[in-house]
Amino acid sequence: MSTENPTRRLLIETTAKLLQNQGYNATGLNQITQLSGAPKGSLYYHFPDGKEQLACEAVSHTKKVTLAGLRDALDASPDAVVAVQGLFTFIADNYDQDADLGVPIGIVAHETARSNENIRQACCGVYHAWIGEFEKKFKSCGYEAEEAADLAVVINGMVEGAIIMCLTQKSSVPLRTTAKLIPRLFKR
Amino acid sequence: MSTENPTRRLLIETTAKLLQNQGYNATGLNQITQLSGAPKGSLYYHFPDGKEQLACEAVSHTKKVTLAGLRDALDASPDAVVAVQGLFTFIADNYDQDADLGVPIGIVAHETARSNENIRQACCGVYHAWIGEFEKKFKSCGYEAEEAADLAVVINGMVEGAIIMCLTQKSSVPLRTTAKLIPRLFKR
DNA sequence: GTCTATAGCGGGATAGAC
DNA sequence: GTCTATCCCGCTATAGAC
Repeated sequence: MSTENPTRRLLIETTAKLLQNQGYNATGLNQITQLSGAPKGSLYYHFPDGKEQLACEAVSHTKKVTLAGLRDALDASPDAVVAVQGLFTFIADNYDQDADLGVPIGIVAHETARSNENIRQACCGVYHAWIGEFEKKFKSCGYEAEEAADLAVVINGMVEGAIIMCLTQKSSVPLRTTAKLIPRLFKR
Repeated sequence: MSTENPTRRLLIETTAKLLQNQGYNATGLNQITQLSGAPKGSLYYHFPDGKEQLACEAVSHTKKVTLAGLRDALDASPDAVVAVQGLFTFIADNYDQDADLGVPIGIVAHETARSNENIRQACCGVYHAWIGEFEKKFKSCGYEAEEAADLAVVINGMVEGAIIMCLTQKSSVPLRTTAKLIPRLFKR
């Protein structure tokens, strides 16, 4: 559990990065071992269920990392609108700095939603956590429970939707346009 | 061009369906010929550049089909808010009727944005067309040019974002929640 | 226009030595 | 824990008959 074997950890982190950039189907076990520099023979020792298990743990790892980042972004302002706008511009700035930066789980979620139940559930857990984080923030800003929950789902979708447009158009503009209209959603 | 060879057309339509359900990497040429029932030897005759060309034409085909559907949905009401809400519930109802219904291009767009320039451009054309359709509608409803353009991008993202959450959660709720909050975006 | 056969490669996974 | 060798499969693409 928390006793982390370094090789095991390395494999998970490398897989997480590859999944974010290429998705599940395009990522091979050979590529993972080569890029990681991990002992090639150790993969099936650490992950007896092979690629699927590795992917599930990589998605869970991504969840941990991104959740911390999301929390920080939302804590940056006491105002919900400002905080959410800050998140969008943060992602947009990251994209402009390095267009090859990974999309946390969008590709994998899309690919596996219908074809791999275990990975689907792992991705579902990530969205659940993100949405929960938004919801908590909005409640703490004084929004009613139901409204906070609805806003959380919609905002999370706007992030994912803006990102897929940015990738396809090779531009951070959709993220910035979305940020611009965010205040409207919060008007009562 | 418009002289449509039936075999060629069959291959494109079958590929379009498979790309919508499985994405690019998970779809094999064997699967396409088998499912289509098309003459197996004819694939490289009609598509000398192979899988990539076939995928590009399939995405373009999907663009034509979906654009007509989007136009109909938006024409269903003279009010922009009602029309957009109707679109979301239309997609949600479709999902509830047949959860295996394809996502027009989300999976392919995600997969290929960074790895295949030709397919990326084809997907880009689809988003461009959809956004243009939204924009036209909003302008005709009296919104200023810039506002209509911004709304169009954001709404398009909300569709894509809601869909990926629905797939991952196996539920049409995110689409319906998004529909519920749509009126807020259009308040001035 | 369509068919069959096959080349050539890379994938995931397993066995067994060390 | 790690390594190597290997199996088997499916993939894209091509060649050449019909």
